[in-house]
Amino acid sequence: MILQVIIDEFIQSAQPIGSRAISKKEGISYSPATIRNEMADLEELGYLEKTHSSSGRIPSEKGYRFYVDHMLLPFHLSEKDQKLISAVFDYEYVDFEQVVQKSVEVLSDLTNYTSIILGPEVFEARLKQLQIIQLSKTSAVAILVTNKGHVEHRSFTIPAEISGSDLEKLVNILNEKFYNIPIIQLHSRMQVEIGNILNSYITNVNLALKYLHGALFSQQPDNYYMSGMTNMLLQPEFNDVEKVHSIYSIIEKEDLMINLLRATEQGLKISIGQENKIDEMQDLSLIKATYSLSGEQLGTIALLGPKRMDYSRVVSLINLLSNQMSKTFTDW
Amino acid sequence: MILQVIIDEFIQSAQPIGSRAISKKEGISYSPATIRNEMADLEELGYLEKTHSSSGRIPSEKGYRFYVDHMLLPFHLSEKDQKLISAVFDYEYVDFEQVVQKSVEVLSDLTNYTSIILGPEVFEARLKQLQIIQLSKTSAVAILVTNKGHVEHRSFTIPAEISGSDLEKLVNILNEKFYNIPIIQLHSRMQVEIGNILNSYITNVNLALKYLHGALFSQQPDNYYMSGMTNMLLQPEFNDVEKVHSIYSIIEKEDLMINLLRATEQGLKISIGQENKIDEMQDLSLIKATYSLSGEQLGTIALLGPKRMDYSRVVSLINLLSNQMSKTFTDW
DNA sequence: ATTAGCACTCGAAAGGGAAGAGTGCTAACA
DNA sequence: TGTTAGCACTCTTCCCTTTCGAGTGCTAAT
Repeated sequence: MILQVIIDEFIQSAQPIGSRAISKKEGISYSPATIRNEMADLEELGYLEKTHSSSGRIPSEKGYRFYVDHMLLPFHLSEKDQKLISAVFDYEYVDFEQVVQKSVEVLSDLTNYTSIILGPEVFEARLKQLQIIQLSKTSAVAILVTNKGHVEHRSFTIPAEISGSDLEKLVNILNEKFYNIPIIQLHSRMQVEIGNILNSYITNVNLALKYLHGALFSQQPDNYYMSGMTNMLLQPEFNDVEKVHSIYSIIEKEDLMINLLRATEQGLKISIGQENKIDEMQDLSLIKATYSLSGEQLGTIALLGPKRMDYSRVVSLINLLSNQMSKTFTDW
Repeated sequence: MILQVIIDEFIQSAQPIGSRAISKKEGISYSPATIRNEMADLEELGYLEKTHSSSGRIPSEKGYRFYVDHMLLPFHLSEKDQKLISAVFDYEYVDFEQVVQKSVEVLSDLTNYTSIILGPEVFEARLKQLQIIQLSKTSAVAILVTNKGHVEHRSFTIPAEISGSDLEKLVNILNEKFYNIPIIQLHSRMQVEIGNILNSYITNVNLALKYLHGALFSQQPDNYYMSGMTNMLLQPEFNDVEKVHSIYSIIEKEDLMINLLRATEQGLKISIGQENKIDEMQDLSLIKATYSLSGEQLGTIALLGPKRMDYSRVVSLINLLSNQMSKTFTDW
């Protein structure tokens, strides 16, 4: 009970909590002295910490861990919160990316933390159509459309050795052969399966394939969105520019963040402070939840904030949001 | 001479400059007392300021203005800087967006300021091809390709009243009629010119047009890139979280920034502090330069930093970069 | 098991020099 | 008339001390 009060209070105030304050809390009918004894025990067990020898207590990481594992009460979201979330899905057009972007924005707005989302993994989608549109004698744009409506595109120069009509033929054959195969297999199968077939139609097959491949796959697909980075500045624990800088330098490393979010089993996961394994994230908590299409995992939505997060509210929000995303995508 | 020394020194150190320090400078052969007299005059004329009654001097905005207007020496860029810039254009593929993105990154890396770029204005480009690819009975993706290789795409739901074949017909007619017209005219001409023609082919013309239009134009084209926001944190003038927050809240307002950059005549423009008209930018300077294709203005590249910017180096960098961009685009 | 009482600790805030960088002004000098 | 030495004065920064109060741990009593 005391641990719960301390964590709840600390989440609100960001200040160490003293025995007297706890004894005044509703539902607590012990004197400060009793509470001090219990607090000393909780500290010995590792659930609490002091900022200095005569300060009140703050939760340790172990304390937070216990809190999120055993003391998380279901939080009743306000009407307003619920409305703002459902507004995300109130859309005229079927557009995955739009929903993904709106989701990440609403999550950071509602929590005042930084929110990150990993969009549908393009390579898991299947090939719907491949196209090359020639812009001039030497340049063209390649467009790849997946069955999930994702579009990747890329301009490139046409090398002199390859004629426009050859590229066109190549594209036609690829479309015919590879319709509906997973994009992720496109690369390897392009090389193995159709090299021979093409030889008869096209001069310089390998070069053409190489170019097409470069045009289609050389770029990171942009399915990574972030929102509310500046929200961090409002948190009292980051009132020091040094800290802000070290945190921002981590958040800006897109690859690192993608890895952090990608490696996730289905469901919701909370990582507190050092559990994140990254030095610069020692003072941060990361909450991530997956969303899916017909049960098949599509991506991850995550929230990054101080360890002193409003866990129960945040968990409710992120759960509602990820469920709604899954539902909407599946409906579509 | 004294004004120049003060500004040069202040750009380096961010500290008020005293008379003694100036007298020790090479090329100055006057005693501190003489320099104090001159500094008092410069202050009366409005070119210098004091932070408190017995402090050294710092440049005023009028001082900076005079400096950039009359005292900017051509800066010799280091080999390394030049190499890093030319590396941006050393590309296998013709890809405007790629170059634009690389440019904004290199500029913020080289300067440690925040860099923003406005990509080619999509609406000024011409229609190359319009396409609708149906994903399922009720959803499709519309793709618009311009003569400059820009691709806009958007998923949408097909309303029950419109058949897939009608949409296809519509697209065919649009492609035929409007090939090579400026995108910016597409909207109005779609309504006016072909409503009648289509009536005979398609039921429900207006609804179909409305949907197509929504699919193509409802989204802001993303030709806005920013890089190096966190660089601001390294500047000593922003060691206060309050300031950082107010500045970030401005930079994050994309529309506002686009407006700031869009309204630019050809060439390079420097706006110092209050000249920016925006409260939150009082302590910032904005340097913007246009780049073009065959003399036709394409976009703007800009740099945002403290008023105490290394103007001569930065101006050289941004000039070199924007010229290279223009040259590369024109070559392509 | 709980509590009152009390000595003790520590941080935050306020106050007070001392040091030092810099100024403006005056008077002297070339 | 332009330049400079000298000097009193101003203001910031740094450091030390004091005071205040919130909070603790421990002991003894209930």
